[in-house]
Amino acid sequence: MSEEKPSRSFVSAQQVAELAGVSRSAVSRTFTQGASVSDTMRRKVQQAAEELGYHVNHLARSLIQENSRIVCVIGAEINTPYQARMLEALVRGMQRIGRVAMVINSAGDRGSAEAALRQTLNYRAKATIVLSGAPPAALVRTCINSGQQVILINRDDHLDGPTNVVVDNDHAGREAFHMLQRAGCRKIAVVSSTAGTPSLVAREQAFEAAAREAGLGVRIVRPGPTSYASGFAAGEVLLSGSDRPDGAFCVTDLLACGFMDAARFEFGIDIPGELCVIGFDDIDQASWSSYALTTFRQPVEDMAGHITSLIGDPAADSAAGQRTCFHALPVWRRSVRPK
Amino acid sequence: MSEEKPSRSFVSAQQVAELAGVSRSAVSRTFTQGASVSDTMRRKVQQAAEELGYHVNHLARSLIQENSRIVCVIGAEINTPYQARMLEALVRGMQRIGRVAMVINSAGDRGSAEAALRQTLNYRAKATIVLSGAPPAALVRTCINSGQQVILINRDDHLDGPTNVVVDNDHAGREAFHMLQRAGCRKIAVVSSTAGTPSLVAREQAFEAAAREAGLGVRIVRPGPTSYASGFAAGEVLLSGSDRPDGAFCVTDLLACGFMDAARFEFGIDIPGELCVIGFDDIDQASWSSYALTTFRQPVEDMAGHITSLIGDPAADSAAGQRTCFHALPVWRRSVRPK
DNA sequence: TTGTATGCGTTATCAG
DNA sequence: CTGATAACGCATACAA
Repeated sequence: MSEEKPSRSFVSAQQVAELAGVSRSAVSRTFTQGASVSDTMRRKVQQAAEELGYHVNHLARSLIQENSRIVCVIGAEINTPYQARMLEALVRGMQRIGRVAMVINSAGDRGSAEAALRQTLNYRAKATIVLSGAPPAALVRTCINSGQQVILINRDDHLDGPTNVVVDNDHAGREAFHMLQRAGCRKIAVVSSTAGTPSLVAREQAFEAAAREAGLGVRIVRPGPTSYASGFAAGEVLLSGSDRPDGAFCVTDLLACGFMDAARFEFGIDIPGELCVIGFDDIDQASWSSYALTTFRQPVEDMAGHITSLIGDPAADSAAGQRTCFHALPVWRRSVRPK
Repeated sequence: MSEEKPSRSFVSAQQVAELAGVSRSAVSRTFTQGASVSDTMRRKVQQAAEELGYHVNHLARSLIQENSRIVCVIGAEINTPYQARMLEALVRGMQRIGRVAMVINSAGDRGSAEAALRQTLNYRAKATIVLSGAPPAALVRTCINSGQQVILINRDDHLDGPTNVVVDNDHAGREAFHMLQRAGCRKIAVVSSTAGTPSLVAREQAFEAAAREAGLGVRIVRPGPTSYASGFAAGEVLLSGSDRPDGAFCVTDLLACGFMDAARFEFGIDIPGELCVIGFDDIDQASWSSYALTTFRQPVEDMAGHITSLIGDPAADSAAGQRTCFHALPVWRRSVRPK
């Protein structure tokens, strides 16, 4: 163990150079990818650096290189199972390509998303990934004009400029209806939320359209935000009357879990005997035995991987404004009667 | 909407100054807290800045101010309910005091935690919060010597130097035993994991000690990492024999959920009729009706708030090496028979 | 291969 | 209150 002097401050390349008895540039070159230094020089520098506890200042480095290797991830409710999983995958991906993720919460008010986007500019982020929230179009444009790559996940507002990564909500929504129909459900409900997120709305509407085409009406409830509690509340509303639905599409697994619990524990309803339930996302809890929820899997790893390669690839400017759609595959479990 | 020229690069204070017809310093002062500028000047500058889409470069600012307003949060398995909740609370807290959180994954191997800590130094982070993982003591010291504030959550390895924020695992572990004992359980098991995290071990040992004092033996299983699947596996191991336990303490709610599901769906065991279960953390799922898990609540908001104030307070140097212990209160639900 | 000099975008200091 | 100038820590073009 080398004895580090408790300088109570960060060590600079200058100090390393002095200790090693070389020039500042030599130190710089030692830590710069692809610079030419002799082995003896490198060893001397590295030893001095180790001794002082020197670490390259990425902030100063970014100042020169104009792109900061920082990637901002903007999201509300990071603690939600789906978002947490996506965030985790993104953080890992960024790290894999030598970038680092800066997480910004945009929860709540409208101004919050704006402030988040400003932070992204303040830190000269190389890219901004929007997990949720509604960023003002004008500010998104500023980000792009500043040379940033802006990537929107499941926020298909049809803004041009940012790159969009979405899931095929339309297809899945329609498929969900047919799955319930084939299971013999006749009185069908949709459990949604007041969030009004584009992808949630798309699922709702696709499901409803398919039902209409089949000559069936659909009852839609939106008791609150996208949460377990809202799903539970939806169950209390939908299942208390005499004219109960026998099939439900919940636009999110979280809603589905709440809905199922209300059905079982408030009304003693058997799933899937008396009621079939379909969710969306395939969060961890969907596979837990208590739920065994039939749902649609968002290929989170694939999506994060795609985004990572988009950011890692230097020639990815061609992807600007591009839209990539991933397929959400149905995962059959036990909350829907077998056909 | 002002027409921004698509410069494809970030705007500098210099450009704003030229457009506004003032000096660079004037621009700087306009955006610096507590600098004195005339109203007319400020207005002129702000208008020019708006027009060009200027945003202060925090990287350059940090260069001169020596503390970067960046706080690194290091953790493995951010997508886990407990960690996700803590992360979310921390991110919100940092934002509240004008800091920004940089998330670094330290999953897996030993070198990973080291690399994470290096990142923290590279970005001249003002503070580092370790959510999980075992950072090498030498590197922690380098961080502290560099003027960083290092905060460890629930990693009570008794390292001196870093600030520790922990939960009273000993007390809770003992309490858990007495709760099971009072519920009339005689054959008691502990479900733990192979993670070997100090806080998990502390819970185990405290529980076991209390049992020993009461003259009872305890069966401990550690089927794998701290996850739902491990809890499920623990259930399969413990409940298959003829000599089943009638009470179990799971050192984590995630383990408890898996354990309960195995008990109910693999063996048809009634909880709490035939088997009482206690968890730890009070994650969201613990309150879901399917589980209604009696557990110990980690005061996540309070802990995050404490950490936030520690980082926000400029005179918090006195807290270096300090240890703050939070109390984990029991939350009674329905997985344990009422006394 | 090595050292010297310059500039990146800010803020702080000092004159005016 | 305002403008000029010197840092901050680093990478690089250029000269040796």
